[in-house]
Amino acid sequence: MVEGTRETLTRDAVVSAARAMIERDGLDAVSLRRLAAKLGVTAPALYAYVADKGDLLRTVAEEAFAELTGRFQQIDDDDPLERLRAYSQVYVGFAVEQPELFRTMFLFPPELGVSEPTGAELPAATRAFDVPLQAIADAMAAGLLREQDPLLVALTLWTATHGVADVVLMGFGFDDAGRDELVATVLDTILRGLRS
Amino acid sequence: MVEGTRETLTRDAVVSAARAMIERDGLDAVSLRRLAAKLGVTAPALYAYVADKGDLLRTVAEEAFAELTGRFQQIDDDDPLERLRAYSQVYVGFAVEQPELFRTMFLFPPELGVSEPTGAELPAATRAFDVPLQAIADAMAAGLLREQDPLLVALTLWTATHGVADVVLMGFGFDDAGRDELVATVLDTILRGLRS
DNA sequence: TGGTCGGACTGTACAGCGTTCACCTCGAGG
DNA sequence: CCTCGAGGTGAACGCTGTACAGTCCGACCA
Repeated sequence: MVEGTRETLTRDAVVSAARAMIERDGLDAVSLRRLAAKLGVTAPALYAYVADKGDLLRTVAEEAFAELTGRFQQIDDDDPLERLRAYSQVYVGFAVEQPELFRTMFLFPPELGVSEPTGAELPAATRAFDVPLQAIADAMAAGLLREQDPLLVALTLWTATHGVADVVLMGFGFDDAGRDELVATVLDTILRGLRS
Repeated sequence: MVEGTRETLTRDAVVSAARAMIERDGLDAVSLRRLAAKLGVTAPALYAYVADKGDLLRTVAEEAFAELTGRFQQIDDDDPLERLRAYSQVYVGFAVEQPELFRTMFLFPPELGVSEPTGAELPAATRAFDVPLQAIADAMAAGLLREQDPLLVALTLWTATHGVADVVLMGFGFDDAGRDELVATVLDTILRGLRS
């Protein structure tokens, strides 16, 4: 069990090497051959740990969603509206910090089921989505937001925020200040529209 | 000059064959070999009309932007707010009708310069962006919208609408009614937030 | 009419891709 | 000691974008 110069290969090792390569060299630069080479192995060897390339990227995406959820959970402002604002800032910030990882997250449509508390394991994207949903419910309970279907409100906030992230990643002009201003404006506008 | 069974090849013919193939078979199914074959020619022949595949797809994207602009220009509601709403509906409608073409439009970041009326030819995406900008100026002049930097307002509306289109194309659930409801809610919310 | 020039196209090739499959090697268990 | 199986290899298939040399044909000119 003492490893030699090469670690014993595991699915986790493959996935995290893929993630590192995505972050460093970009999603388009990731090929199974290059990945295998970096792991000291040939490409077909990866198929012992991964069904195919899509499976690999999907797994990286799930990890990234989990990480995003983690960042969401660290936010604990008392004001639910400020919490919502923070979620969006974190979302766009994540996209800007890790653009290639962010692209990977939406390379395949993430599963986004309505999270009914069956005991079943929920997809990572759904769990990320649930966090703001709670803040929306809180805000409505506190009378801060107009009463509406919370799911629809969450979708509204998410689609708008996602659009900002997507557009910002398209990369024209936008320095940091311009980006922050855009995020702030979109959020202000929407929250203003949602307030009671 | 009498054509035989095969039309004389032109750049336009190549571009519109590419567009047709994108719409029919999806963006990922488009390869220069397949495209050439459909044109009765071999792949390297295309390089006489197109610098590379990126050039080809960019050209298709520009055409699509021009078409979107055309749809925008057909909208002539007197109420500038209703006009803004219609733009967003058209935008999302375009994405839903032609998902693969829509993907192509943003495959490479479209050039989006601030349109200063130099005599220079503006990129198609910029011209599409200019149409709603005018409606925003009109709405502000009419006192319907709070006074703000119109460019920032246009960006706000665009990013949000684009986000809806992007999310809708991810394809979970969303029947036509659900999609229309989401578009309407996002638009209502934002316009409510922008009103004076 | 004969000849030449040039544009359009072909065939071939290279490097790389995801993926499959037959084979081999090596360490562990009986 | 021998066998078995997991894990890895090498070669291969069919595809991709792209480069390059050669070829064919129609137009123009002497």
